[in-house]
Amino acid sequence: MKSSIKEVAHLAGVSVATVSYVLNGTKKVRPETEKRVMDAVQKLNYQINPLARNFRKGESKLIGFVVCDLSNYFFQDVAHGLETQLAKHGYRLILIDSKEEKSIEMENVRNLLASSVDGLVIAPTTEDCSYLKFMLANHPIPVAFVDRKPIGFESDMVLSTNEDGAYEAVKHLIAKGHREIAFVGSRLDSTMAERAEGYRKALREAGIPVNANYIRFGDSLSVSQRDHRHGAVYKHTLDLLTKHDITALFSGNTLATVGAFTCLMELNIKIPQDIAFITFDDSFWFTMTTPALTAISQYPDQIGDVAGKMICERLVDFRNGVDRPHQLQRIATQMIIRGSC
Amino acid sequence: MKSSIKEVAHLAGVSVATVSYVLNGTKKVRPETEKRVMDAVQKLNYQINPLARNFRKGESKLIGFVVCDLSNYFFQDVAHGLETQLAKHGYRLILIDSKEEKSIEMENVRNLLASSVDGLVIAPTTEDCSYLKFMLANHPIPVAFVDRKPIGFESDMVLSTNEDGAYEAVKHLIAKGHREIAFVGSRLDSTMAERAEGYRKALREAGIPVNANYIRFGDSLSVSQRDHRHGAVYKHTLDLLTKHDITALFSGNTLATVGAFTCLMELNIKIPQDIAFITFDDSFWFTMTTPALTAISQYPDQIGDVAGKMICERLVDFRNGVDRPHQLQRIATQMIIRGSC
DNA sequence: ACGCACAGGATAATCGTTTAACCTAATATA
DNA sequence: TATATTAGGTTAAACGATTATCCTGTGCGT
Repeated sequence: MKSSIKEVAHLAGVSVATVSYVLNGTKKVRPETEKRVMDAVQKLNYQINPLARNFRKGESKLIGFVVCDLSNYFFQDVAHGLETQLAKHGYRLILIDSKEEKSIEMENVRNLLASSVDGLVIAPTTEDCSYLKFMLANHPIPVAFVDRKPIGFESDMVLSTNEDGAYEAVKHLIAKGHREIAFVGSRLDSTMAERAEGYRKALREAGIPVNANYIRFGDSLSVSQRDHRHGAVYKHTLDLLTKHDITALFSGNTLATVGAFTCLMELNIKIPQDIAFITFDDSFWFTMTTPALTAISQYPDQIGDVAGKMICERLVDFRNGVDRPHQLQRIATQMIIRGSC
Repeated sequence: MKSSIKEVAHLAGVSVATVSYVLNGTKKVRPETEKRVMDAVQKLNYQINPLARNFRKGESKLIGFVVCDLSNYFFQDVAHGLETQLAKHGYRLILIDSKEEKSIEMENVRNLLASSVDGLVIAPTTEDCSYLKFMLANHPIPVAFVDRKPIGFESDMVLSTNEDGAYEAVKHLIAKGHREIAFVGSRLDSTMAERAEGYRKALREAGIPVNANYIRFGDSLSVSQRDHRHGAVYKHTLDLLTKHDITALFSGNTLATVGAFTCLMELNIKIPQDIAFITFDDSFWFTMTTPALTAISQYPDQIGDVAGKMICERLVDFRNGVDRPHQLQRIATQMIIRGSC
């Protein structure tokens, strides 16, 4: 049924080495011999045993993607872009969900290493990634981080232009005449800090004083979008709307938008008449709300794509023994103006 | 650095076989010997080489998931459920996107087989899956289909209760007094046919004549949700709304809902006052539209979960040489009543 | 005629595990 | 006491490819 290289060699009347050379094009072979080999391959319907080859070559052609929260569509799109890019280089993707738990993330990395993946892409649950130093100590492989900047482990990274994107959003609000602009984010991490910085920068440039009370973050509980409707951001939004005189609201990510928008709907507040609204991170569904939401669109597909490229480049560098400094790539965001401001 | 079983054996003063037996618990070993081995493992920080093991055992512990359209959140959720289930059994998931192209799907399966996956889960682009007969001929592995029923290849399947769900939806509309109910679906395949049948059954039971002109399907072009806003379903909806006296609209899936809802919004039609609306397949974002959409919720996570279980069960059956008949499992849908009807 | 280079191919070691088969001493069975 | 069984190991043959090394014959230059 499943034939080995030996049988091909026998049928072709050559040695297994020759068959291997023909199949891999790794040594010169007389055309006639090559034909005999290929005919034998045809006749036996032979296909190489990748298990054996991987074993021999010490590689698996597998890249692991450890996702902090796979139920978040953002990361599903990153995975999509990553998969596409890796496929071009003959690698395949293994997806694992960390469910926003550091312990699961560590377990996932451990498991992936135990499956001898050739590389790792990580969307970390929290910033502290020092554990990787130990895990990768005796078997270093390329690692790329996406979306969140790690601490305690040097590596390649792919992030959105968080500060610039937020800056653009707030500048847009200011241009529309708003001065009382609040910022809500789901959790204060490096990414959200960058976006908050963009928010502040825009205000400063416009000569508007930064009101610390207008900057709110939710808790760092592990929660899915579904649970977020009446979470911490909802309460912050409620407070901002009822106890402060804000005229515009900038939401730091989709999670926060879920809470904030739910609050706006429940209070029956008119957007953009009563409150202007803009959100960081886009979703297809933002076109289906009333009004459609203006958003700073990220390009998760592209983030995955670039991360894949980085890994593949590192892989060839590893093979050639060269060592480049780590790099950080930013993927540009884009403001999509819709009805909400 | 990376030590092999041989060095462990040497350090422990036993044979490699003994080390293997200890590590796998596959033969009785004196406690004292076991301790010596485990100590050596500790000291050398030994970890088994999975490439070698897989090669030797002829398995990869990998399951491939070939997804007709990975940009569709439904399948991303299926993948999520699948990954979780497989992890419990020590298997890992390889995800590949077919981008709704049969040729890519076939290429994907071929690639996956070339990576020697131990099993396959397929969400087929089209119903004809006879190609699998040939591809799996000389190396049969378990296969499970999700969401769509294949033709030309017998295997396990996991589907939603399409007919029952649609029946429940339409019955609900009828109970609200509607009689002029239209049905739009994105494409006529086995799944959509089942939903249409549920629609007809509900009408028949209520003694309402089935108007063939009220049943519409879009084209079978490969399109993403994003492109669907002004596609065939949009046009059908426009036609139904402007040239017919329907009072309720039942959408067969999310793709159709995108087109139908876009049309309703653009015509500024009030839901549910002017038109009652209900959709098959739920999305978190349906809570964020105005009004929130009543939906027949599917449980993609659970579909993935069950598919994973099926594959794992088949896998042990394969090992034991037993052959069970193929089975079809239905995952119950649930009606979530919101504001749209 | 002699030596050399090289093309084209064969031989065999190797990767790290698993596991069937075999061995030995001790214990149980009759 | 003789024999069977068992516990606890060891040995060595696989698994299927890759690849360094070696071998042989041919063509070429001088």
